[in-house]
Amino acid sequence: MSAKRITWQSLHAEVSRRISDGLWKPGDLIPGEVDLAAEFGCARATVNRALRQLAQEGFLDRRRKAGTRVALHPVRKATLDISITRREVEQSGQVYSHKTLRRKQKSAPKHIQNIMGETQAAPLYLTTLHQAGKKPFMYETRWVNTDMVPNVLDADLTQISANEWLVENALFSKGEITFSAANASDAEAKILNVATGTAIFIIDRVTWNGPNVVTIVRLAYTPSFQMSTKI
Amino acid sequence: MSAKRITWQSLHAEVSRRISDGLWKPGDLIPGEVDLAAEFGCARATVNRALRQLAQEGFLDRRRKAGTRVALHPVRKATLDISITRREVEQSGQVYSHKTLRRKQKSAPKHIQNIMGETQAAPLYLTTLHQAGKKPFMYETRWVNTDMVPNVLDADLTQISANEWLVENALFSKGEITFSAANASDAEAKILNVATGTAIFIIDRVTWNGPNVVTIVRLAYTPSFQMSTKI
DNA sequence: AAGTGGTCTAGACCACGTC
DNA sequence: ACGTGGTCTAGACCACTTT
Repeated sequence: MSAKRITWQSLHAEVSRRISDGLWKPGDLIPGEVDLAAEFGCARATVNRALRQLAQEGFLDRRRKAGTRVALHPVRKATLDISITRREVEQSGQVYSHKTLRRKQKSAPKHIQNIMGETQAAPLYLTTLHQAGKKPFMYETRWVNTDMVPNVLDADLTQISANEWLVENALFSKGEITFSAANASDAEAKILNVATGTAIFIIDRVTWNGPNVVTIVRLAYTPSFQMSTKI
Repeated sequence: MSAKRITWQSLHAEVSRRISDGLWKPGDLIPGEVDLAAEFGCARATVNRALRQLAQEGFLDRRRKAGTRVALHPVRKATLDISITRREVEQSGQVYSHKTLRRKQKSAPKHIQNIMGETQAAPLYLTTLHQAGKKPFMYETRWVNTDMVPNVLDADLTQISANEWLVENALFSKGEITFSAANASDAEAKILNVATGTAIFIIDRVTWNGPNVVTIVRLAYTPSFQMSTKI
């Protein structure tokens, strides 16, 4: 007779069950790591691993000295996988293609300059239409800081999209993503082949390397687009 | 003379730096845990913790036997904090209030039934307007499975919103969130005090407990709303 | 002051997946 | 088959925060 070895996953599941069964209710203080380790007959590190995971998922609130409580307001953390557009399209079983509509080195408008700051060389302005099959899928408007990525000017962006090229060739350290909804402008509507004013899902992204902006991009998706995640 | 103790965070930062400095490029095989532990003079568990974190963030791909590589296509995982609406409003420095517009137990329309399945009792239909100050902030349309949460019928939802009540009183095990954009219908436009057709940010959420749907909710935000996250 | 979670160590065994 | 990451242990010390 040998007891099964406890894994942090099984502990995670058990604690999870106790919460969703209402055995431990929101706000309740649950036993400390040492106690749980004793109850389950495992090392404290294993308990820690399981509880840390649950806390990260928003089910528990943990504080030194105060102990671990079942989250009162489970701030649900939805994790979205932002993959490159080609993948996104191909995973839906369609053929991906893209075409560069504009590509020009020119001075940025004020609202872009405000974010990008002063640059030595003029930034590169790129607009790209991404297609699923023969239908428009997403319209991309991008500014690239050529100070940070000078060789983008020589890159062949017909085979590989700007996004993919930058991912593999530009260095970045952090980014910020914003999701919103907007009515399609005349220009966007025409490109995406929808009526002006159609509600469009927008993703804005700014990418930095250290203190410097690498690229600013706005993605406008076709109306059918939606972004899903499990929690 | 004593060297500073290595923490997993410092290791995380160092590996992160080597990637963003281009020392280790996308696709590169990086040293194994044992080697890194030797290089940094720490335990393998510490290296593991740092690399596991980086993998979870999408910067590394790890496979047994194959080793650890810098991610070729960094599937960036954006983590959104979905907090309850009251918090959201209050954190922007405004006064939160809500009012229930409709509250009725009735049979669900087909598209809701398709998700919720057959229920013994008729579900509860609730519509709520959430306000920031005196302005509309978000319009909520909700179906609650009364088989799963019978006492919701007796709950006083004037002081506390349905969302908050359910969070504290209903049990759930998993959920699915979908983000999209939609043009405001006449009804929605009127309630949110915008023009019909205005682009609206939509969050749809379905919550289960085990195999059963607990609640289905659709949140329609005012146009100025946007959702941000750092990566 | 004291209790709780946070982390590190050194060693061990295991599971998976590539070779 | 075997190398690599995945995980567990037992013990230790530390950091934070509340009492």
